Order: sequence, then C-alpha cells, then structure tokens
Amino acid sequence: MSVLISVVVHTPTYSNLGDGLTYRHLNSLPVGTLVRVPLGSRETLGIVWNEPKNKTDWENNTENSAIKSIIQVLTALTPVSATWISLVDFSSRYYQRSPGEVALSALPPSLRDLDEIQLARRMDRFGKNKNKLNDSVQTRASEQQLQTLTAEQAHALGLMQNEQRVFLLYGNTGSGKTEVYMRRMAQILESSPDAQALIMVPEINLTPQLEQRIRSRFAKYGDDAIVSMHSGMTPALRLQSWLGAHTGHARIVLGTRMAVFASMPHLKIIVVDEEHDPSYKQQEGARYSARDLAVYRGHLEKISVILGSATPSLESWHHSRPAMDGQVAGRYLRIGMPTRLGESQMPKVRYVDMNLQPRQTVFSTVLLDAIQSKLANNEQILILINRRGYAPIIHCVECGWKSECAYCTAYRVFHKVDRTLRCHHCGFTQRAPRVCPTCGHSDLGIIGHGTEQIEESLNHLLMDVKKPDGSAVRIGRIDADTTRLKGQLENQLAQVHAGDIDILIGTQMIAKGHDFRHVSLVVALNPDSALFSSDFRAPERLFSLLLQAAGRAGRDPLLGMEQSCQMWIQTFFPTHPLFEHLKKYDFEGFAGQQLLEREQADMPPFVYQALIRSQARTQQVAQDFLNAVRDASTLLLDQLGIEPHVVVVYPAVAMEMQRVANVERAQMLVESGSRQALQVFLQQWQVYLHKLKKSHKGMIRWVIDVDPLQI
DNA sequence: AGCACGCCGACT
DNA sequence: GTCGGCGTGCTC
Repeated sequence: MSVLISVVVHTPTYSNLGDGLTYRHLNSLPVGTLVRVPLGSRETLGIVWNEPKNKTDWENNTENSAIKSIIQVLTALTPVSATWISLVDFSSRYYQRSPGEVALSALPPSLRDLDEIQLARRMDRFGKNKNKLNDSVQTRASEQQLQTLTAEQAHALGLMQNEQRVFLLYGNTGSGKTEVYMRRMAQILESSPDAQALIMVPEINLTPQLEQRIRSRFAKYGDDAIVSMHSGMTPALRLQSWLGAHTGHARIVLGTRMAVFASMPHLKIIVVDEEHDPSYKQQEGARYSARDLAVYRGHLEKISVILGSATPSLESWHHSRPAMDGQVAGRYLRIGMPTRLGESQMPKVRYVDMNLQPRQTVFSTVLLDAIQSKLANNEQILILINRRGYAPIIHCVECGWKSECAYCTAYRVFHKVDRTLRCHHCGFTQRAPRVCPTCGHSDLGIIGHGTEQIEESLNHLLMDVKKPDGSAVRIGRIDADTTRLKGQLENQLAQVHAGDIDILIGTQMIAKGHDFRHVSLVVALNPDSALFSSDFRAPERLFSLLLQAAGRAGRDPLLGMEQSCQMWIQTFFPTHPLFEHLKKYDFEGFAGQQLLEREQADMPPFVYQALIRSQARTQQVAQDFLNAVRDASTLLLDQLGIEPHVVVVYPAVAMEMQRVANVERAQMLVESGSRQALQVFLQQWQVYLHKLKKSHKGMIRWVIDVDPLQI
C-alpha cells in the first residue's frame, strides 16, 4: 500500500508545473516535511505541501507507473510550521510565483545538496556547539548596565506592552529607536525560555554597529543564540544559521530581507529597522517586499511587528494615520520619538542657489569657503553625489557622437581610472577612444560629473590648502567601484572613523547606517534630478536620503560642534517644497503634502499596482504580446465577476530603459483599488499568459511585479 | 530552476 | 571529423 503526497520543488512559475508534484510514499507524511524526490534526471529537495486531497487531473490522466516515489525523508529535521507554509503560500499568491519557487528559495541553498546522513552530521555538530555555548554562558555572568530610558522611549515601550499589532516607531536619527527595539526584544525573550525574535535591516554590511550592539546586549544567551541571515554569508554558515533558527537554538535572527522567511517555530516579535528602505523589495525572482511580508507574518503568528524609521515609507505613514475629521485611523499604531538624544541637534540646512552661480559651476565659492573653514577646524566633510565614474557621457564636439551603449538604451560612463567606457546596465566595457569613433576628430568632451571627477577637481581646488598642522587635505571616495572587493567598504569606513580622511566623497551608500561622528558638514552637490523624475517615488527617496545623510553628521556629543554642524545643498530650485520641508526637518509636512498629491492623482498607497514586463527581440513583439493580453482582460474580468472599472489595465509602453543587453523591454501597468481583485485577476491572467506564449512564435519572457517600486 | 536533446561554427 | 554554443522542451 502506498499513498500519494503533494510536494513542492524549486521550479519557477513559468515552468507551468502547477502548485505541486505528486509522489508516492509508503505512509503519509506531515505537511512541511522535507524530502528528497526524483525530478527528471536529477534528485532534488522538496517540501510536503498541502494535505493529500482528491485526485488531480494529472493523476487521473496518467498511468500510475508515472508517479515516482519519494527517495528519502529528512527525518532529522522537524517539519516547517503551518504558519511558515501559510506565509509562503500567501507570498506565492500575492506575488504571482509558484509556491515551490518561494518555498525553496527561502531555504539555505546548501540544504538542497545534503542527504539525510550528511544532515544528521550537521545536527550533531550543532548539538556540540550548543553544549559549548552553555559553558560560556556561565563564565559570562556580568550583566551590563542599562542606560536609563528617556520619557519618549519609556512611553513607546509602554504602548507596546500587552497589545498585539503593528507599530510604526517614527523617530529621528539618534532618537534612540534601537534601544526601544532591544528593550522590547529583551522583554519578550525573557517572558518565555524558547521565545524567538526576528530583526531585519536593509543591508547587513552597512549596519555592523547594530549587530555588535545586539551581540553584546544579548550576550547572556550565548554567541550561538544570535544568528545572521544575509546573502553575503558562506553556504555553510547560512545553513548553520538556518538550522539554529529552525531548531529554536537561535533566539535572535538578524538579517536582510531574506530573513523574513526564516523558519522560527517560536517567533514572538519582528522588528523591521529602516522600514522605508527600498532594498526590502526583492528585485529579482519572487519580487516580494520583506517589510510587507513581515507585517503579514506578524498577523499570521499573532505577534507584534515594529517598523522603525526616521522617514517612514508613505505607505506605512498612511497606514498609521491617526483618526481625525471623522476618518478612521490606520491599521498601524504610530509612535513618534521626535527628540534627538543628548545635546546634539540636526545640522542647519543651507541652500546654494545655483541660478546665481556662473554656468557649469560644480563647487560654488561659498561652498568651497565653508569646506575650507571646516578643514581649518580639523572637522570632516561628507559629499554626496549620485553618479559614479568620471563623467556620465563623453561626446564629440565636432560631429555630436555620444558614448551610447551598443546593447542598451543608455550612455556608457567614462571611467578615468582605467580609461574605459562602461555601461552600468549590461556591463559592456571598452577602452575609451582617443578620437571620435565616427568622424575621427580628436576633440572629445565630457558631459556631467561623477564621483571620480568630483574627487579629482576637489584635489585640484584644495591643492594648496593645508590643515592646521600643516599636512595636506586627504580626500577619500566610496562608491560601488571602490568597494567591489569584500572588506573594502569596511576598510574605507574605518579610515574615515580613524580620522585618516578629511573629505569623503560618495554615492548614497555612505548615507546609510554609518555614523560619522566627526563629520560637521554634509554636502549634496546636485540632487535636482530627483525633483522632477518620472518616478513618483523619487522625491520620497531624496528626502529620506538627505535626512539620513544629515543625521549621520555630528553625533559625537564630546565634540560640541552641534552649533556649527551644517548640511549644504546646491540646487537650481531652492524654494522647492521638498527643500522647504527639509530645512525645517518637517517630515510630517513633507509626507502630508506627498500623500495629498498621491491621493489626488490616484497613486499608491491609494491604489494598488502591478507591472507586467515583457522581454523580446524587438520592441514591437514585446508590446504586441502585452497588448494581446490586455485585449483579453475585459473577458477575464467578466469571467471573474469583477466590475470592469475595478481593475484598470493601461496600454503597453516601452520601458524607460528600453533595451538592455540587446533585449527589448516593454511594460504594462495594472491598477486597482482592491488588493483582492488585483490578485485574483493577475492569477487568472497568468494562465492566459501561458496559453498565449504557447501560440506565440519567437522568444518572449515576462515577469509580474506586484507593488513595484520603480515604474 | 536544472538538465537533456538538438542542430550549426572553430578547433584539440 | 568532434567540442560547444544556447534555443526548446520537460520534469510528478
């Protein structure tokens, strides 16, 4: 006798294999059991999915001999929990991916290659570590002294007691949000000997300080009780962390977006730090938002979720709106912590009106003066510029040739370090030509400025400037090019901290997470492009970036530089509302104004969006495919009983970056006021897309991006 | 996703 | 003559 069991395996949505494969086994297995199954010519990891139900069409239409047997049951591991399965199921439905793809990509990759014996060995090793851990706990009895909470912190913590819901902890950089997270986590970990906490951060390499703080605060639980989860870890370490969380040995999981899927049987609290950060949205494969899934997971597990930010996403801001004017309050509870700790103030914001500067000015004279006076005081300076490389474009003065990429709708960027032209989209790199490739003229010019060029011109401008001790000014640069190798970012940041750098030039990566305690001047050289971007979220990101950058400065209470801490912004639009709000550090005003605009224009969070993107050899084919699906939407909506106006499908258009690596890309926007309707519609649509693809000649690819961040 | 099968260009 | 490019198709 044998039973049929439904198993999900790592197969993408477009493989069209449905929700699970059917295998044979001697006895039934609990849902969530990890198994090894045959798949084609290989053997792979699978998870027992829903309860065996009535026979599927596939089972009825096939000879029984076609059903293969489960090879091995990984008995060393307890099945993943029912809530974990619900979370994966929800994600797969919401983001339109197969459950197998979501489930298996949420497991550590090396788990796929282990058989039962190897796994058992791993678990043994884990047990030994656990014993060692117990020894070390005893030798480390010293409890550290906790600082007293501010009234705001105590108030926030008070609100979080005895209530299970989503909290938006909204507090300035330096207002002590982290302390609130840790206190709440500590309370919960104390309340039960097996309780677990999950804390998520946008990018782990940018927040080593947080990891250190957590490790020392919760040292009493032992080193192995705190595990990390992020993509930079070695496969072995990732497996070890996953096992720690899954077995319950790990009490705290600290990780990036992937950690939202950590298997944690006794999860009791989730913290999402810097919840507004776009990196919580996965940009490949299953395009999930880890922040949104954290909220959903909190709901499933019946536990609280703390979202923290100094500049919350407008979505979270909206969902945490207080009740007023007869309007109901949002689902989240907003808790404000406006005061910055200690004596430190946010830097004073100053704008330089570039309309009043000579054309082509990069550094205004007033700004250079400010920089020099900081240098004279041995203070550090941070300069933000949003483009890497030397110049975004080179062109021929004679015939107008520009450094376009042969494969993408983009210009190749000139990198002076190795004299190359590089496409930042497809990676195509060539030696920069010495003469114009079309007309042979030798008069090549550059357009725009990147970090390399800013570094060069600043070196030139400050050539004769000496610091008080007579030494030369040291200028450093941090961007994706200087931090390509592992450890380089850490090294460079350490140099800044040690005071070996006077001026740090960098892209937005320097504004995140790191405190530069001796920095007293933050400069945004040219942030204007975000003000009028076609991406409606660009202002939100700019505001957040500038506020975060400002918060990085002058956090050292001993220096007493607060009164002279400054943020300078060079702009052609000094009276733009965004800058007006920034000057007053008025996030609430800014958010209110943005939300009003969004509401009037029917944009998120007042509607839900999904984007279908297609890829094909020609733009025509890419768009035709989408429009063919669009034509079917009326019929599909009718079949689903959804009113036609509830889901709106816009015509296909070329993507802004129309061609990348010689593939033409088009996209089509779908909008609805109802999440439910959108989800059901998209699901039905997928079926249709597959049908259409079958009858389609030539290669066509598509992806569905639900709640896209970039449109 | 993987992996096999299958049909066209430069090399041990 | 083969090695290997990646287009196409299949996996319970």
